[in-house]
Amino acid sequence: MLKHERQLLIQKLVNQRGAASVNEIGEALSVSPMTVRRDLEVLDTHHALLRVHGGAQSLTMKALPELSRIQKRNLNVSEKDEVAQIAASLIQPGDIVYLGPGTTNELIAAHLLVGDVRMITNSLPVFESFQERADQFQLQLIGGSYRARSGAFIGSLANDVLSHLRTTKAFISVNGVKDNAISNANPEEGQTQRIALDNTAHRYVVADLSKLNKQDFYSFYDLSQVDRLITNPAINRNDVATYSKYTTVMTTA
Amino acid sequence: MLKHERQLLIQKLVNQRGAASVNEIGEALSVSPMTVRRDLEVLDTHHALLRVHGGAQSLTMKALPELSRIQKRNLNVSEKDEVAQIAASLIQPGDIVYLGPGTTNELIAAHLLVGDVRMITNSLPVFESFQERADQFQLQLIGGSYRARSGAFIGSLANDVLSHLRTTKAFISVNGVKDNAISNANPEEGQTQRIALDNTAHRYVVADLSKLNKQDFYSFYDLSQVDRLITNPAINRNDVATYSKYTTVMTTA
DNA sequence: TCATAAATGTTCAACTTTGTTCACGTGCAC
DNA sequence: GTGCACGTGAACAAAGTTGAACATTTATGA
Repeated sequence: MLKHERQLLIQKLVNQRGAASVNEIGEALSVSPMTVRRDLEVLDTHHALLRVHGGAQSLTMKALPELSRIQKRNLNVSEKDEVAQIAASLIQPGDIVYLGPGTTNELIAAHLLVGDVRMITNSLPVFESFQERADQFQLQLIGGSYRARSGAFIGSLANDVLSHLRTTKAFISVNGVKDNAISNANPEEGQTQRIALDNTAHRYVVADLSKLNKQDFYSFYDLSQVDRLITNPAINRNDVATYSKYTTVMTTA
Repeated sequence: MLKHERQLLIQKLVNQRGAASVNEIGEALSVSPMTVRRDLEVLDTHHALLRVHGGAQSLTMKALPELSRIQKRNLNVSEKDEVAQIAASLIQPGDIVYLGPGTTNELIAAHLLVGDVRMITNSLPVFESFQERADQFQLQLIGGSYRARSGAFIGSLANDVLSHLRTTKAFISVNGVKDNAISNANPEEGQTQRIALDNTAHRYVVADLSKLNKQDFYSFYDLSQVDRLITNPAINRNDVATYSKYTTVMTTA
């Protein structure tokens, strides 16, 4: 058997079984463990598999996402994380969901338990947060010009595409909620957000408590048009009460 | 038996079996191993098969396992780099450039010296290769459904957007160039490539030498419609000469 | 923490494959 | 016939591949 041929067989074997030990491979192909080790080293440098102590592991099988999610949940549950968890609980099978840019939306992927959901976003970090679970969701990124500060794609290209898409739910993360208006720092990004809100059935504004009663540079939507304002429990509930006249306020409390 | 006749038989044998050793071939054709070696050397320089220690291996795509993007990136790095350098030299200030997915296109950023260029791509790796130089270029990513294997955004969303954009130059990286057709592995990705080619003023096909005379699953464009085929210098120029009747072939030689 | 076993990398010798060189034979032109 | 070009196979030195021995590192459990 040719060396290269043998290496292909090893790669195939490891991919089939997810992982294999050096001795297993050696027996299967009737070569010494030393030869297997040398082959594994070559295959590893070619990124055909992952060399681990005792054998090798397939790179195509992503075996660990569940663990990392549980780990994440047990780790410091921040305020943003609480808000993301509420948002995730609103998503149901069959939904077509738009997620805007923002760190809170990046956390939704970790909390989303249901499948059969179509996710649409114009945020590269949000997109990446879903990527390792690409097999469980239909995932679409809205392209356009890139704004590095927020990781969002904006501009006419993004707006054009968004204006042709109808979603069932849109989650918009904002910098400020004040006087019946929601706002953020960048006009172009705000325009894109507005288009997303205009083309969805259910509008959810996501904002941790620190954003309430703040106003940022560009106001882009009317709070009364929003279905729900999702925020976390107030130590002082006055802020939340202020906004409940415009919309339903959801908190973890 | 004529020498040429025998070499064709060897090529056929290797393609049928995926791989064959020098001794196997020698026995099958009743010639000495030395003769087989000399034949294999000729066939290898003509890219009819791949010479490996102990024998030879078929180059037909079905015989090889599907390679991941990372594996591909490590393949023929210097050759791809040469090709990328030629491509970069064709880009001028004022151009609106489309770069398709492909490891060769990922290398263009590093070689691009001029500014005032608008870059449009549907490939996340290509996009990332330009990101650190975002201040020097206008950079736009075409979104859509994501194909993890190639890092490309495809599907109707991507096609819609692309069909509305007019570029001055498009660089398309392909898996195969054969019989006046260019091809790659994925039909959806091929469709997106075709749209990009349909909407540009200057069409450049980028392919290192290993792609010539290969055919992959999905043919998506006519080579005669292409302005230039960019490849690297052949040790044996026969392959390149074959394609120069359809298009201008550029090499580093 | 330490002891123990398992796995690893290094080195070397045996073996295989390779390329170089040369000799031989065939076919063809003169 | 002679000379020449060419393809072929054999001999041999060089290079590559393999498996075993052994020292080192890593994992695991007491």
